[in-house]
Amino acid sequence: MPPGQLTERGRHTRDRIVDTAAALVFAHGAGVTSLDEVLEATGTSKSQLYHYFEGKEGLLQAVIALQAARLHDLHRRLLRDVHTLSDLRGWAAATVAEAERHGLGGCPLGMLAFELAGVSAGYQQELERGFAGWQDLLAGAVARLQESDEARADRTPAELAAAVLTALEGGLLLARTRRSADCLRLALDMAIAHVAAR
Amino acid sequence: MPPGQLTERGRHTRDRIVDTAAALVFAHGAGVTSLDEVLEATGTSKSQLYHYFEGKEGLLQAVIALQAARLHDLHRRLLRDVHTLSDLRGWAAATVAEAERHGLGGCPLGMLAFELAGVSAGYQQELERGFAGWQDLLAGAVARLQESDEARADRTPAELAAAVLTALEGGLLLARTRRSADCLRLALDMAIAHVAAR
DNA sequence: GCGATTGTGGACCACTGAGTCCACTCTGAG
DNA sequence: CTCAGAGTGGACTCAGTGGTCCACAATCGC
Repeated sequence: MPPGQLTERGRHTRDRIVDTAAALVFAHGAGVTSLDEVLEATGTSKSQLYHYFEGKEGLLQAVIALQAARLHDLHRRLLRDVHTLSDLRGWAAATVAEAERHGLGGCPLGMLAFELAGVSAGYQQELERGFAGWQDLLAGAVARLQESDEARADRTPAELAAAVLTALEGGLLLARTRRSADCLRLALDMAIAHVAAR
Repeated sequence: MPPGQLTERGRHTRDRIVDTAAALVFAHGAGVTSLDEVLEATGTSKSQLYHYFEGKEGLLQAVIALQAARLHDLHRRLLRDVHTLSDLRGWAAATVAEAERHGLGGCPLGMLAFELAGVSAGYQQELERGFAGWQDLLAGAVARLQESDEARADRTPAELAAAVLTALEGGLLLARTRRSADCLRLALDMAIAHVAAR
């Protein structure tokens, strides 16, 4: 089932299924997205889905992994050159812009977490990994800020990164509910001020 | 359908249904909680459910309203006597304790928001009202802190309250995913420091 | 007491859900 | 060319879904 011994063609089909499933789940939620919907949207059949995944749970795990990987890639790129507080503000602005580009639909990983964390151990593990990887990226940037004395030194990078992550997730939730990015901006401003050296 | 022209008995039954539905939805999610589950758990029948609510959507709206009301009552009580930053820290500790008491299951309103915001206008409206009421309570406390110069004055109470709310929601999400209240504590510490006068 | 209203039980329906199964096609290594 | 295995199509099962309906029980105002 893992995409190891798959043909080029097979991998392509598998990717298409996960990709479409991710979009549908993001739009409507994991619980109410049916396999039939995914199949219709991809133009594939049941047998293919069960060929590549272990049922709906397997597919949703793959969706979690995909969204986590996407966020990881995006923020690795956005955070790579963050060395100053001003850079960090740039990251925040880019993050807000990204959220707006997605119609303030919320955090793809956060939504899955709210819905699937605690449902099964497999989900839990995949979600934890996703958030941990994201937090590590943030912690890396914070550590660089600490080196140049732009970030406070009385907290570990991990702690500061966790605080930023919570602000981001909460901001995205409120932004989604209110259909306004203001909350998100407020939250990120708070987080950055919290990271800054006093 | 609204609980106006209901008998004592009828109101009791209606309350029991909403109450149980809220618990099930909190535990498993709104999408995957079936009406039959609710009926079995309450020992009622289909006709009763459709007598008191307009289908599943009506029931879920009532669930949102109930959870919002509960949070409102709880935090009205917790915030009533908050006049100093130290009081606010007490509120934060009580909030963390409450989350732990509920097994770090996340925010009852936040989960509903992640799952239902954007699904229908009815949900959206009910959720917005819920968060707005909650934020107002926080804003009230912040305003009192501002009067005694314990909170910064360069932000409106509403803005500061929104920031606290995002930290709380984000913290609860991460706490649920990681099954640890540490993130929540970090987030609330950040939020309170953000509110504090410098 | 009595009749209208409210509350209740549960059978029933059409439909959709996840998951199974088998026959078929494609493809690539030998 | 061939044939094993990967990839595909789609019919099928059957448990559950939201929702409808109607007969019956409890209750309240008069």
